[in-house]
Amino acid sequence: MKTGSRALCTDPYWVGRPDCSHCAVRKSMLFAGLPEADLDHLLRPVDNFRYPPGVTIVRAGESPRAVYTLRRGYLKVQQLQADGKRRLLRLLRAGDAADLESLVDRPYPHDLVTLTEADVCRVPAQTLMGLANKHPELHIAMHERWRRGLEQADRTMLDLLSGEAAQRIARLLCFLDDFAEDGALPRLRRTDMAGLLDLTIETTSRVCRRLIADGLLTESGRQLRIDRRRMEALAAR
Amino acid sequence: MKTGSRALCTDPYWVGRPDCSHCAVRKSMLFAGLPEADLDHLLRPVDNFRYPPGVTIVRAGESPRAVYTLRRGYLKVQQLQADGKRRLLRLLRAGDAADLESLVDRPYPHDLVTLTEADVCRVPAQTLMGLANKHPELHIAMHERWRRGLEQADRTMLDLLSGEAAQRIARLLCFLDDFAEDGALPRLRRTDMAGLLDLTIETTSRVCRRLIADGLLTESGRQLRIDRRRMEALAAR
DNA sequence: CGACATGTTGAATGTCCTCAAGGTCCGTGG
DNA sequence: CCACGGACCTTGAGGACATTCAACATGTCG
Repeated sequence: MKTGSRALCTDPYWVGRPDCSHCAVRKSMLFAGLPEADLDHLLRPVDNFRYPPGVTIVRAGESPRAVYTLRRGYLKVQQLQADGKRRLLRLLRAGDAADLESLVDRPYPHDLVTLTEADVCRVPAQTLMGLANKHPELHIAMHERWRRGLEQADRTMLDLLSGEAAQRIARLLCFLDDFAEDGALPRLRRTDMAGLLDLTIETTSRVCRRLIADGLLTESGRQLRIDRRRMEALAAR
Repeated sequence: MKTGSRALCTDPYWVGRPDCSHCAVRKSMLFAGLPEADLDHLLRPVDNFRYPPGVTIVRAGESPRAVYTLRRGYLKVQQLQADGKRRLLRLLRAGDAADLESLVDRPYPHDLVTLTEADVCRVPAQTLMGLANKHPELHIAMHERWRRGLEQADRTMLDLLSGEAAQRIARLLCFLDDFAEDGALPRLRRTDMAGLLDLTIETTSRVCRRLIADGLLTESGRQLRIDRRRMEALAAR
């Protein structure tokens, strides 16, 4: 095993060097479309980690000089506000990338925290840029990741940060329902809902309780279920 | 003069093909750092426009398949909400780029409207990508434009869309003060302030009036001036 | 000067926040 | 097995704040 970029192998979450050419979700990942021949050799500096829920992967201000891509699970992108409140800026799911700021030599501006168990690959920015200059389609893939981030930021501003509390929560629940293509929508805590919607925990709790009472929402164990039709009607108002 | 991409020359705002190698603000533009030899030949399909305030350059959903770069003035990125309200997502200033979505073949998701008089270049996505594949530094420049957009979206969520009305307005005014490096900070209308901060026009008016009464803000003609120190103190709370 | 967009002001209403007190769930250790 | 602690959630009462609706003022441009 190499040292250098492998210094992290004391990291308890470190899994090893991923086998990118057999990655189960490669089609949705950054390296989709690249010829396999290049992958094995050039992606040697890539590391793979598996984290339990609630682990901070990167802290705001750190410069890991690497892009993280998410193979499985959900991540929270969060930041402390000046007044000390923890705000959630967006959620990442399988196929998304984080810390694209490394590509332009900027420290990561947010905290990156696992929401569920998560399987993450760490690609040094230098590796990525080197590979991209040989394979321009990789640049396109990176532009697409930027676009997704911005799209979600814009949707958050328009849908989740305006309107009344009940509407915001309804929109968030519909969003989570879409967001989890495979049906396993992440069960957010009240704190995280509140942090994403800029509401207090108390208001969030009150509204959720009312949704449950009215049969729009079911919380069983760590599963969420919604009455999609009625929830959308509430979200739309 | 060519036809094809020059079909727009009936556009009253069309100025002509820009002379990129002598662009006064080239250092801050996308093509900073490219060898001049390439520019003249390859940037032939680029068009230059000059718009008065209040002109819609691109409508949400259109696919101009081009990236717009702003040489002078300010642009509003706005969108109609489901409830019919006009919301402002961000402001662009000289050096920024819009419609980067064209790079990944997506229609532009927002309206793009001039706030002040503006000088805009229109670069077909194909031209840009072709050039970028020869000159990887151009990809970096595009990554940087994406980053700026996302950074501003994040700051908007944290600073402009939370807290009390007076704080939001104070933060916006400080932001505008930074934003306009050359001192010519764009004089937003009440409607635009309200649309950016998700407040009503009435609330915005009331708060601004109070700021003026307290001497934190001066509105003279189309100039704004703020008492930076006291405004920051208000913004921080 | 007149017309129309933009900005201002007031009073009443509703929503969300604050503060405070309890409740539930779950893992740990006696 | 049960008691305990801690994290998370729930509920209530009171008050602060932005919104709504309506009327009026100001400014700007022909």
